[in-house]
Amino acid sequence: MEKNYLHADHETPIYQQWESSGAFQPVAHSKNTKAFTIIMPPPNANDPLHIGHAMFVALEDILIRFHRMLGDSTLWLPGTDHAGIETQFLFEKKLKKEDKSRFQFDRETLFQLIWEYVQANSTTAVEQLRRIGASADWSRQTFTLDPKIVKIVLNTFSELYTKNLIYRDYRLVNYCPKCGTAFSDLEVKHVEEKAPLYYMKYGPFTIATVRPETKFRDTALAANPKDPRYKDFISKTLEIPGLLGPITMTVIADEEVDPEFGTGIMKVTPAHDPHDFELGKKYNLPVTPIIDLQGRMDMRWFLEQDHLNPKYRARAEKYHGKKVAQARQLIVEDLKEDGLLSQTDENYTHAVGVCYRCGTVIEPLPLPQFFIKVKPLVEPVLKALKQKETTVIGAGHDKVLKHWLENLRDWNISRQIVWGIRIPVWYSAAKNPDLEITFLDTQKKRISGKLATLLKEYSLSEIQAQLQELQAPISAHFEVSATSPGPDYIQETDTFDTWFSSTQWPFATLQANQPDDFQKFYPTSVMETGYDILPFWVMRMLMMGIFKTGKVPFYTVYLHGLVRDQKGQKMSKSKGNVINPLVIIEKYGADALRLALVIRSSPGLDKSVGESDFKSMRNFTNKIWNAARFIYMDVEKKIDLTATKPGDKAFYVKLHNVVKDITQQLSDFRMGMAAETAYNEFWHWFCDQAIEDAKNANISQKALLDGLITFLKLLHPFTPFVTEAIWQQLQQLDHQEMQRLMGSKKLITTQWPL
RNA sequence: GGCCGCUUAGCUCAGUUGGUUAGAGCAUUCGAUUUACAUUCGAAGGGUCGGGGGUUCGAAUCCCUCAGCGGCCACCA
Repeated sequence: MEKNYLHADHETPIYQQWESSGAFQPVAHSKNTKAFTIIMPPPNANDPLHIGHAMFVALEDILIRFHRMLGDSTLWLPGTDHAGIETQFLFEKKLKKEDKSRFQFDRETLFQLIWEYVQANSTTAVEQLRRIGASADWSRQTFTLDPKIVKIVLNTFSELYTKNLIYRDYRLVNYCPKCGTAFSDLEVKHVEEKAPLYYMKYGPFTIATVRPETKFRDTALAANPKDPRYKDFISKTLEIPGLLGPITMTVIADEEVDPEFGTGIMKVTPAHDPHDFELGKKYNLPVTPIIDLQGRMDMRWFLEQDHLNPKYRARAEKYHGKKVAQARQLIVEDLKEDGLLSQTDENYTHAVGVCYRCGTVIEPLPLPQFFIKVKPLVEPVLKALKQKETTVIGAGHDKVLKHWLENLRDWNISRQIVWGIRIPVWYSAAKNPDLEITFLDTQKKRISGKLATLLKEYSLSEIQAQLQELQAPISAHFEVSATSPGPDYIQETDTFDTWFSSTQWPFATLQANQPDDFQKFYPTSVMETGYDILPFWVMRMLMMGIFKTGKVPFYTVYLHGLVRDQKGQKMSKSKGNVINPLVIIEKYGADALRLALVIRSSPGLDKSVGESDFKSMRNFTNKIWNAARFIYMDVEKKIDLTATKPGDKAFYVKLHNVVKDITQQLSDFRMGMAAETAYNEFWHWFCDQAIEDAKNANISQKALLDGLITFLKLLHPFTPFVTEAIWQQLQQLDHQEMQRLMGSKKLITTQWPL
């Protein structure tokens, strides 16, 4: 044995041995084996790994190796996610560098290009997981766009639809004009913003608003029925003068209007405000949008009027096509000019919704989209949690989950992107002449228009082949089907929210693999992931899992925290404090990386690590190596392993207690504690005391060897490489009694000490 | 505005049914060395466990309250 443990020499060959020996595959079930299953949270297929991935690998691999050694039929099923929006935008960035844009391709071609791009990068993530030491069953590796998975996902959609849990509705959705797609409520971040609150003269009233640009096509005014100031106006229809001429509106009375806010009377803009939209529904008001999907003013309704006053026309032309923020400035100036702005509260702060990924202000825009009715899916989850069919481990996040479930609103699953699973909805061309179509003609020119009009010039098959996107009116006739119902049909161009597929991951991966995997390994044992995706993923997996299988998808949820830097600060590229796990592996070894992340970590709480942590854990791996080396050199001398010494009895009692403690801690999912116990007991008891005692002949060499073998097993889940490397070094010694004590040729598949 | 969490040594953090002198890593100081390991060993200093109140024979741990920090949620125009 070398004097120091040189991780770089051992890690790759050891990993290859493990994998080629089939150690990562579950042993066959028998009467005495229990199943232990973890479905790996799938990293994005084309992304390189970051330190957070190392954290989940470390924690999950500890549990997997522990249970494998316990003799359970242990399956860790890995996979990757197509990560719809993230990937498509990364690809579009790449296109932009090549001076191209997605609008130059029909959707089929674009999808194919992204597919190839992901294929080219997809080995990176998986290779890196191997470097960290993930003992996952790669023979079962699954991708969210594998045909089998897609089939299952489409099937789920159709089942939800049949059971009346999916509906298509025209309503306000969270639309990001920059990303060009709608999002679910969860993807909208609310940030405090200071914005001027404008008090505008509005006929006999004054109203307060931060969004004067939406007022042109207001459909009503609303006041509280108890408000004496407006009592006499209730139900009256008035002509309100405005920047673009008078608007005729009725004053409605509604309890929800707060007399305390602003002036107590509000304008109702159903097309651009969620609250107003609901109010509009209640009072049957029309939805009259004035902002388009690019977040620009759309003044066509005014410009198309033949008798519009030239002053108003000039204004409408001025606003038309301007971004909302810019238009707002122009409008405020014009309000001042007309003497309609009575005052401005510059210190007003309110929460504004922004896109979680690009930070652009989210526009609530009316669009027909597919929604999942969540209530019927949520109730069984709440019940299961109450009955503790699933337990959530992680610093109060169980309460957060409950809060989410109780307040969840219907889930918009339509995304206006190409990279994803296309919604299996079909529109008959004959029945839907009003479909709005955008496609590329033979010259690759973008053509948009109503289907009926386009069909006068182009054939349906031409449109189908070169389709970019379509928008079906809410009244459109459609059929739900995994495959085309016939030549007359055009498929919806929206794709599913990526989470719609990843939410089905626990049962879908098992159903897509070996024929009896689902039956053997479902429900899975543990779902280990970061608390930051609790609502996006864990909550919805519970919902879909129970819906589809009637059982919870996992019994235990273990939530780890964020990895922070040495000072406890969040890692970010801009701060320059990002730790690349591969750099750490090269410098200190995978074992050091894993142990530094796990030791003394607590579920649900963030963990900070720095260079010194990796270094001291590397020192620990060297300590293991050298303790083994000391004993190795004794065994090499063909020592007698039958003699006993007076200190042996106490030694074995202590050793037994250490085994008991670590086993208990791992069984209780206290990996941070278990790692610390292993570290302290090995270094400060076994090395500092026991080995020294053995040097003084107080403890026998057999006891010491027994201790080493036991500790190699106990430490293996935490530091798999160095322990396996030592194990195999010992195996090479020609010593029968030692061979007998060790038993198995490979540590990874040896039996846990009990 | 609501909810969740955190506050323990200079720094980063452990400490699960309340029980002997409160722990680790790093940092600091002193010392050791023809040693399995200098990626080492021994020793030392350093904490009124955020403040206050309560329960208890006994509280870092349970309860109440206040404060600071962090996070999540929220359509009040």
